[in-house]
Amino acid sequence: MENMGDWEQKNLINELTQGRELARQLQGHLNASSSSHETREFLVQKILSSYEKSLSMLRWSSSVGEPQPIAGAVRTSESPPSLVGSPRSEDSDRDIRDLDHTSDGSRKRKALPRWTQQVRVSPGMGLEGPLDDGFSWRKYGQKDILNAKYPRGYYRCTHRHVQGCLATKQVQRSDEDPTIFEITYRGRHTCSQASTIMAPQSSPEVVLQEPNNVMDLQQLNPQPQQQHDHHEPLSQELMLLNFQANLKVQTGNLDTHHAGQSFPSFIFPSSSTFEAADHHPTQQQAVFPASMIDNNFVGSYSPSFMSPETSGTNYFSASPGGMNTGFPAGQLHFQSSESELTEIISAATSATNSPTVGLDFPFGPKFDPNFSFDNHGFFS
DNA sequence: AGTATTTGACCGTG
DNA sequence: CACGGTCAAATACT
Repeated sequence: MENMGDWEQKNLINELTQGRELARQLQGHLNASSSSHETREFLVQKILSSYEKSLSMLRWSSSVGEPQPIAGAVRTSESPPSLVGSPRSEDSDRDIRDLDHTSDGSRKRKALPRWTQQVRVSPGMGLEGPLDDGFSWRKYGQKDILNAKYPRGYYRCTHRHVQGCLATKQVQRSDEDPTIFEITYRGRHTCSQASTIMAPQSSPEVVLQEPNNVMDLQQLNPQPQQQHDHHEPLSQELMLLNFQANLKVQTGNLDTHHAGQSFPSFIFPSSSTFEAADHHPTQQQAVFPASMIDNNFVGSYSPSFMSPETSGTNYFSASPGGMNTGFPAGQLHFQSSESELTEIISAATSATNSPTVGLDFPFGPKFDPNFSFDNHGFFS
């Protein structure tokens, strides 16, 4: 627990620091008459996510024992606006069955930690709650559930086969309140979902971030209106904001730790020990810049949001500390019919994966061959 | 080409 | 043997 604890703590500090930074930004926007309502809303959203994340981390750290499944489902209610906590009749709680009965004597499916989170999409302004957990998910199935009105989507980490990451999640749209999605996570990520890493803070490099964010946004906003940035001042603004926010925090983090380093050091585990899944989930000892680690990476408290039926997910924005927050607020405003809502969500959710972040790292040459950043999706 | 998503078959549990 | 979870072939996107 030493290492882990360390990270946890760093990440936590990181997250909180970011939250503070965001709050400051918001403060600034409050005075500036130029900022739009959406922008502020966006910041609030990020701040909330930051809190959420911090809380999640705390929850985890206390249960990271590992061997013990503990797995009580942690249901996190999202969204400031009341409700959402509505306990569902059926399966609501009873997720504490993670033990594997080894009727055959052999241990197999280890009891994976499992927890759920409810994310709500608010009709009023936009998406609420963590929208993206920064992980790349791949949909592998969908099923109609007995009493559920909407089908349940099954997702697994995109890097399952490359890195043996066993994390999966299910997304179930709430029956009565279609704006709520219940996301159940299982297993922690062991993959190095890098991505968000980022960028060196050296002035020149920084620029790299921009394109990325822009890309993300565009992909996430393949919706109606904004098609082309041209006439969407709002989205533009948000993009910049998003960008800015990320950058700021980022540098902030980095600075905090190493004042003027040119680039954080990366050390990846040379072997992806999956197979070892049976044992302790993760063990990765990659050393990432705090900003990255905190994305979870190893810690997977990862709140997130997924699209309900159809649609997959993946993508991750480039945000240092609060990646889940790094959500393009572009299509934040929608408030129409459900069908439409769904569509939007899908769009947002299915944001790409491959083209994700395209960053060029300075350390091209020296990299552990085994490391599998590899696959697509990493660098665009 | 290389991927991601869709979907019905398949399979293990309760 | 129904339900819920996965697989995998077919299909859709890039």
